[in-house]
Amino acid sequence: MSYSIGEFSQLVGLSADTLRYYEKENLIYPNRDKNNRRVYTDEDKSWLLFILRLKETAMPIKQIKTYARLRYEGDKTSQERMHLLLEHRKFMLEQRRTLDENIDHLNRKIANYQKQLNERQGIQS
Amino acid sequence: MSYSIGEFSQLVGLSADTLRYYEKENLIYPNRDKNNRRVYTDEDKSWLLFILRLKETAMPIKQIKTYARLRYEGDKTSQERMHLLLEHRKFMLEQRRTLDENIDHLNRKIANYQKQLNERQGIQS
DNA sequence: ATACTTGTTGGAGTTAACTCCATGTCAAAT
DNA sequence: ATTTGACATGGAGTTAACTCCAACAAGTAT
Repeated sequence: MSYSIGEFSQLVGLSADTLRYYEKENLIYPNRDKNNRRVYTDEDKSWLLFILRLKETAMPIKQIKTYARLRYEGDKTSQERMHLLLEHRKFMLEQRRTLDENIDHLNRKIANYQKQLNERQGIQS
Repeated sequence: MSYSIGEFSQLVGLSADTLRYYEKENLIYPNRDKNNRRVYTDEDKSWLLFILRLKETAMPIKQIKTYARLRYEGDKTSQERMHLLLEHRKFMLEQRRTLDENIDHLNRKIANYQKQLNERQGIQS
């Protein structure tokens, strides 16, 4: 399957402008037809979805760019890419640790609020 | 204990400019001394550390501002604040779900790379 | 043939969250 | 008495990640 920028935009949930922006930033460059229009493939799709995963875990575009460059350079860079992924996994695990800690803290904070509200309730009744 | 902006800056790991910026955004307003200089207290400290937790979990300053406003309005708003915290907990749990999913996906991706590299190794030897 | 739709580019504008800077004030050190 | 140092304010500048727009191109619908 192949998609125009409009279709692709729908498919992945990004605006056409954003797609063109990503292209300018060298994250993804689709082929063009005889009319110079962008033609996205299913491969572009899975690649973009991966990019979105990276974004979802707060990887800045600059860093994604590095990965993209390696990818477009082909097979010979797979070791490097793997290294990058391992690094990113570390980062994500760290992120999860922080998140868990914050959830914990929030839970305690909420429990406190609850206690206080109950006490006040007690006084009023 | 009370701190000048410089000391406080060290204490919480934000630049003085950032602290003044947060003040402009109404996240935190310390008292002033007779000389109009900011005087931060330990209460300001724990409040700011809480702000940083919220930031760490990607709460935008605008939303933190809402919470700050309620806080500075005093006890009568604690119900509202609690509601806000509950909402934020939902958001954080959602964040964790996404993160776990992405870690999973990344693990599979890494496993794939590993397999491919092994296969190539196999061919070469 | 003309209008409409969807695309193209280059470049300007926007928002969030800082960050930097010029100019000025005051207390402390020399 | 002057220099130094930390701080004050107002406002400009920066970076990331879009978002919008004007002007043009080409295929499609009426």
